[in-house]
Amino acid sequence: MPELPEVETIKLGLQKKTIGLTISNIEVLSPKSFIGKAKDLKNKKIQQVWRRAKILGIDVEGRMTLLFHLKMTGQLIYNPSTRLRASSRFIGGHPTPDMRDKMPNSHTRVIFTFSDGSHLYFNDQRKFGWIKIVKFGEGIPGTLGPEPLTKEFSWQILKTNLLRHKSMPVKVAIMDQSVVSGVGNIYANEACFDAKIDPKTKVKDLDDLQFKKLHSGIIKSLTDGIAHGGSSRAHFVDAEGRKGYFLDYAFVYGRDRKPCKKCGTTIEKIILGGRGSYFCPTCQQ
DNA sequence: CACTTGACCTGTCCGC
DNA sequence: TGCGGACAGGTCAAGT
Repeated sequence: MPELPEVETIKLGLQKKTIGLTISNIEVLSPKSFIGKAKDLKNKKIQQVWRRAKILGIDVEGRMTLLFHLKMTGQLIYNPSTRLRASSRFIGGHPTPDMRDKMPNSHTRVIFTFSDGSHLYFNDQRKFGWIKIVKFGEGIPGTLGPEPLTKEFSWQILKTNLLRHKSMPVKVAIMDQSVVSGVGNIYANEACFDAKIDPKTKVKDLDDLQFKKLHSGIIKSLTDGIAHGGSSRAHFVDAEGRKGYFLDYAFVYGRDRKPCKKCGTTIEKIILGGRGSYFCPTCQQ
C-alpha cells in the first residue's frame, strides 16, 4: 500500500490534525512494532510532521522524532473522538468498512492517546511495519536517492543512478530506493506505462529520450496518486480512515487480462525481481 | 559484484 | 464448504 503518494497523503492529514497535540499515553500492543521507550514521549508536544521517501516523521518536544514505516499493510489513523476507544464497544454493531479500519481492531499494534482525548492508531496486519524513537535528525538511511517531487530530481540524475544497474530490468531498478526514493511496485508499473517503456527493458538499452520520459512518468504517476488520495488495493486509508482511489485510475497495475485503456490490447502480467509487473505489449515496446 | 530468492507475518482469493 | 497454494503496497539478509 504505502508508497510515496500514500505516505504523503497521510502526512498532510496528520499535519492538519496532530501538530500541537500533547501525547498523554502510548499503548504498545505488539512490541515488535515499536522500537524505543514509549514512556520517553509522555507529555511531549507534537511539533512537526514530515516525510522522506516512504518514511513518515513526527518531531516532538525534547529533540526527539518518531519514525514510521508502514511497509505493506500499515495504517496510521487519527480519530478525533474521545469515545471510540475500547474495541469491545463495536462487537455486535454494524460498522461501515471505513469505520472498521478506523477503530482499534485486531490489527491495531500501537495506540497513541492525546491530552484532548483523541487517538492515533497504528494498524498493521502483517507486522512488517515499525515505529522508532530516534534523536532529532537521525534514523534516515543515508543511501536514499533524491525525492522525486523536488527539483533535485532531474532526468540526468535519474539516468546516472539507474546506470549503476545496467543489466537490471528498468522497472526493478526504479524501485531501488537509492536510485529515486518513494517509488514502489504500483507506481513503478504506472511510470513505465506513462513512459511507453517495456518494464523488462534493461537499463543499458535505454536512450536519453527514454530516460527523460521515464523521469516525467515517475513524476506524473506519483503526482496523480497524490491527487487521487493514494491507492487502495485493500488496505490503504488516509489519516482519517478514508480510502484512496488511485487504482481506479491506474493504467496497468492490477489490470492483467483486461484491455489497455489507451489501445485495447490485453494487459499482460509477468514477474520481475519477484514482483508482479503489468504492461501493455502494444503501448510499451 | 550483480542480481535473485527467502524471510518476515497475516489474510484473501482462486481452483479443485 | 473445505483445503491447499499463490499472492499481496517493502525491505533486509542470505544465497547463487
